[in-house]
Amino acid sequence: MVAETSRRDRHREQTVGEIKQIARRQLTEVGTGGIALRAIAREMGMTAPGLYRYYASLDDLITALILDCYEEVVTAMEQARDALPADSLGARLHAASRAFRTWSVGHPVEFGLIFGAPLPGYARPPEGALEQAGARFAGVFRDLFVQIWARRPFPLPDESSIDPRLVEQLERYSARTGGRLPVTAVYLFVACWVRMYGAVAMEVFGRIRWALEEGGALFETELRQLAELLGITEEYALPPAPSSAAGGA
Amino acid sequence: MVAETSRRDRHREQTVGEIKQIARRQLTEVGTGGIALRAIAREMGMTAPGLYRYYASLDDLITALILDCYEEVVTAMEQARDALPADSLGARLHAASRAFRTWSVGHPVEFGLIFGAPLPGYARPPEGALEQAGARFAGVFRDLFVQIWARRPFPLPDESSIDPRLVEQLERYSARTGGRLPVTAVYLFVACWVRMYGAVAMEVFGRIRWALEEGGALFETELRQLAELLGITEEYALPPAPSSAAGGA
DNA sequence: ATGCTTAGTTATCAGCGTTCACTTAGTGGT
DNA sequence: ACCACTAAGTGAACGCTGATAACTAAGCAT
Repeated sequence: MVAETSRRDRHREQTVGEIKQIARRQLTEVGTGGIALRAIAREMGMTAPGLYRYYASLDDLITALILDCYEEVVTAMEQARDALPADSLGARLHAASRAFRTWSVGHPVEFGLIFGAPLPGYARPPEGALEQAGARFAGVFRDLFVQIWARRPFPLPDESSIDPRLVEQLERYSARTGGRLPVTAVYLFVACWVRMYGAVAMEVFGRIRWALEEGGALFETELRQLAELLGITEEYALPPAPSSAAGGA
Repeated sequence: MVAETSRRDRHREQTVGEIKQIARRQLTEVGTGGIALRAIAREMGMTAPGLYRYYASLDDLITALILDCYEEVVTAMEQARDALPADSLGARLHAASRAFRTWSVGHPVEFGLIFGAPLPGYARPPEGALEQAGARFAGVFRDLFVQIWARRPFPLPDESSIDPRLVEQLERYSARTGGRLPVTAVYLFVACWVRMYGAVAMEVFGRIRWALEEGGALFETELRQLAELLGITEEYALPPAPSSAAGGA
């Protein structure tokens, strides 16, 4: 066993990459329903049953694509975060948030895959791989949130203003994830995420066009409000480049 | 021309109703991708091409379903609103909001149809019928918002806290719809809707389950916060029935 | 060189939206 | 009452989809 990767293994990895690459391209071109085994195989110069050597079913391939998308958006957020000094926590949170929106707007179909309505015939795998990827995504925001709180606690809402049932659920969630924050801070975290999700999802799904031509300005305004809640407005600054010029491959 | 509806016309209307009814049932059972002309025809004891006498294409039928869903949710909201005294504006807004969430949670697939990611192969009709239905939906919230403002103006955010580009867009939107509110109030309206949309969409799409078991308590807490913004907290009251027992056919 | 594993093929099945040619049933005019 | 017209519905066909079974060819280790 000199090399773990034989000639055949390397060829296999390359084929898997080609499948996912073509699948991603067709996904963005045709939309969520455009992931078709036969179309992928055709473009690869293969026949459809051959793909079953690499994925047990279409759902398995979709799961792989979703995991890749998680990886992409998380990487984009982490890179944006790490491009700033480690002690500029507020700026880091802003950068990660903007990276989240930029990726989402640039990849609307993939965003729907991760954060939208469940796919028509798709059945989530029971292994928990998707949950793990989701937790990693949430972790980027949560870690920054916790660090900002640890550095300089911000004012928290009164617990009496939170529905008692929600307090219970939040306490369970908090206990599940280590629980170093007061429950009202956990509430604030969830509430902030809901607001950011709402702004981005509405824009990406095109559900805000009845009022606005574009979503970037709304997002920035929302981000500024969230910054106020967390006491990091002094680290708020307009994004380095106009939102439409960002993004990439 | 004694009767506008001949025997054949009545039969046709009945058939259209049966088509939509079966389509709705299959939609809720199988999901968004479950709208299949052949399956509908089979259940009706017909063949698929026969359905083309009633809808020019599958997309046309989907459009009809979406319009029906708009009608349903708007009716639910209006009924909840009108069940309360006309001068209890805050209570009316709360009732309409809760009706919106109740319908959405009870009809997750239909919610995705209206407010989620665009359907895979579906092409929106260019006539503007969907836009009109959407405008009617937004009108329920907007009218209540305007009335509440007219009765007792609530504190508005400073215009300097809003992105100038957003102010421009909001002013255009405001002018388009009559424009009797200051632009900062229009912003508040949009921001409130984004927050409510976020909370409901996350719950309906199951994207909050990593933290919470259920979404009703979060929604109530969010609703209470929005009530504070609009100065109608004294009209806030817990919903008449537990949120899980509501809903219906 | 032999034997096992993997990659990929063809053939086939059931289901999908859509079109075309055709039959049947209902409607209005004379 | 009859005739012409229209709408409703059928059956066959085309090309697309995911999936399975049986089979061939290539890679690899012993």
